[in-house]
Amino acid sequence: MLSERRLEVLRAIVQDYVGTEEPVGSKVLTERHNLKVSPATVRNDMAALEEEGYIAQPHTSAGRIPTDKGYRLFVDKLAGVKPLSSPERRAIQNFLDGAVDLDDVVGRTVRLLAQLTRQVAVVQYPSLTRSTVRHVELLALAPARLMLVLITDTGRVEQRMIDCPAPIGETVLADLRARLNSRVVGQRFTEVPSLVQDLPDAFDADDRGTISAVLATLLETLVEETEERLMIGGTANLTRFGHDFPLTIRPVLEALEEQVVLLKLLGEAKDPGMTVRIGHENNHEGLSSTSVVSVGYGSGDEAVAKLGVVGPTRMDYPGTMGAVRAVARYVGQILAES
Amino acid sequence: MLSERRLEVLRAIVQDYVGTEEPVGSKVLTERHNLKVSPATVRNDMAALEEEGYIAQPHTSAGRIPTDKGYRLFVDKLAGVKPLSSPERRAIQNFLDGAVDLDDVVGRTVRLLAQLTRQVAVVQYPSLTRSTVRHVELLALAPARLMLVLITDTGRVEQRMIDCPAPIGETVLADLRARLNSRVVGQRFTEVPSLVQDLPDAFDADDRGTISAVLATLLETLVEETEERLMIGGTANLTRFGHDFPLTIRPVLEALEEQVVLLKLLGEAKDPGMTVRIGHENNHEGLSSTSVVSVGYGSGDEAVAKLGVVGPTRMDYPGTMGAVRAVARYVGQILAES
DNA sequence: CCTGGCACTCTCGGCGGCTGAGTGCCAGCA
DNA sequence: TGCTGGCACTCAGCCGCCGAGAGTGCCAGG
Repeated sequence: MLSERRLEVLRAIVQDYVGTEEPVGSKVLTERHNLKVSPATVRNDMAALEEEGYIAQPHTSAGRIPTDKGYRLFVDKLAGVKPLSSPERRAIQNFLDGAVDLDDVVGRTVRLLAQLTRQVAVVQYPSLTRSTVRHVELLALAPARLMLVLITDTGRVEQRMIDCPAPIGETVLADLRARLNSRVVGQRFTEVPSLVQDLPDAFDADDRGTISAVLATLLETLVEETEERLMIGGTANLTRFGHDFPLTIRPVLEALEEQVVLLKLLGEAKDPGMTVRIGHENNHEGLSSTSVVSVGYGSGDEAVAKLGVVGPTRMDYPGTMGAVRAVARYVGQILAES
Repeated sequence: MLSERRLEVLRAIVQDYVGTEEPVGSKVLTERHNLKVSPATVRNDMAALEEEGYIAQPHTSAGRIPTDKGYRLFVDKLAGVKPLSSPERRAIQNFLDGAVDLDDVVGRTVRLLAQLTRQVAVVQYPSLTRSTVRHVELLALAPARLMLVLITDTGRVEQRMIDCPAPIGETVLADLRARLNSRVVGQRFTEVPSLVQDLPDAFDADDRGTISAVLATLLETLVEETEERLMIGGTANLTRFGHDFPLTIRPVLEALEEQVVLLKLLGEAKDPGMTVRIGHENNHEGLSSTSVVSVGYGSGDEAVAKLGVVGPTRMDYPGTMGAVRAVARYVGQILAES
């Protein structure tokens, strides 16, 4: 177990390094953080911290920088979540108000988060998995061609073309539309399959092929489109990443373009509250020098999706966590209102 | 007017520089491009080209690199469009087939283009301005709450909530839906306002408030959502940009995040065919060291949107132009089919 | 257990010299 | 008139060297 003072030294190192981006030595440490002990003492503590793997030296004659493990300890034990200032809060609200549709909400959120944290922002679209059906619409575009429109309670709209095996009459279509809606509206996606299973039975044999096609498309949409989408912004902030550029930034940009990677990343953060994954904890080559701060957000009590920030492991954790949490709350409110 | 050989020298310089990324001198030029003259002669030609502003030297004792003006001449007079190989064509087709909806088409196109050109790809969503209405749907979500769904012939779907001043009956709604569709389906967006203007007159005074609200929302959607959206991909390719990193890449990333800038860029390319804007021709600070190759694409004979590539001025123009053109064609086909 | 002192290490920046690529110019030749 | 070979010149990049400074580890003393 580390003594109180050693933890204090670690905190000082993290804070200093995050601020200056330079390895921090024992002397400046005592000066800048008015520790009540001498540099020599701090050196001993640093040696101990290095022994335990919390900090490391880039070269023999340089100061120390925190390791992933050091940041971990810092985040878990030493750092709080820094609340935003009230001007910042107002700015958030102003910025998010006035969004016209879901795309707009997500778009604004991404820009906002990127600007607040000066890092890369990632916002997942509200997930369909936990959503309920608000409405299903069937439109006849041609005698044997339908369009299925699915509207969710989160305001998302999905549409699909359906080529029918046989033409379908207007009245039959109206009937189908009515029956379909009476069964699935307000239901969760996961419930839908069992609810519509026996629908074809109520129709003439002639139309059953078409009905089945419609149902198949509906179910497919529910399943397929449950695969999440997300929006990314603030990649220009990567340029403030560090010194040895191409090597640092490249894999990160590549990872960011692989939505699968990001979704996995967000998905793995099981904690519905805030999750911080530091460096190698991301289990991804390209993201081994980045940290991801993410949190669930939702319109009600339940989280429907995640949002977060990707930045260098050397980031201002308290500030970033504060911004992420605040934005998630406001977005939740906006979604609840609409 | 430049002599034939001098143009040939310029072409050789451009090709070499694009390949090697290094200033090219007279000696290697004669060797690699088996010009039938001596280095000394080439030196004279180079001096002339520099005099005219087509090439420049980074330092006194270095080779020459093309200027924006040099690239311009190269693109206009010296370079053709390099057609893709047939494996590449097949790859395009395979990659684009199987897209399920518009988002998917655009997403695949962006990835494809980025991969093909190894540069940043930009794809504009099919514009609504030239589109026609395929269907308008009105859904009663609550007694005094409607959802308007607009479906375009390009497969795009827009939805809007409408809060009604007064509840509206089911039959009135059906009537409105029918009248609305009979008037606007198949019409261009620009025609719609005049076509629906007198619609409220056909209804009871009680319902006119609601009807007006619906129409207002419809027109608003047509206008507002005419503002274009676009998708970007392949930003990781920026890391192969050049040497002096942060300064080069940063403004480009920033410009790419400003959709307004990009839309303006694509919009300014009036030529429905291929447009190449080189360096400062972009009239944008951050993009002064990039070139933009763009082309319109569309489902029929008419271009409904643009797509293109953003890369360093030092890019393989013939190859890039070939890829951009080919992708645009295939996307057009895909859109026409759906 | 803390502290001051001391010797040691290693990075970084500046300086000088060398090398090589590339140039411009000139005189000669077709 | 236009091409060519020759030649002197320039300058960026590289290497090696050195000194300064920052930071460390260790030790002996309070």
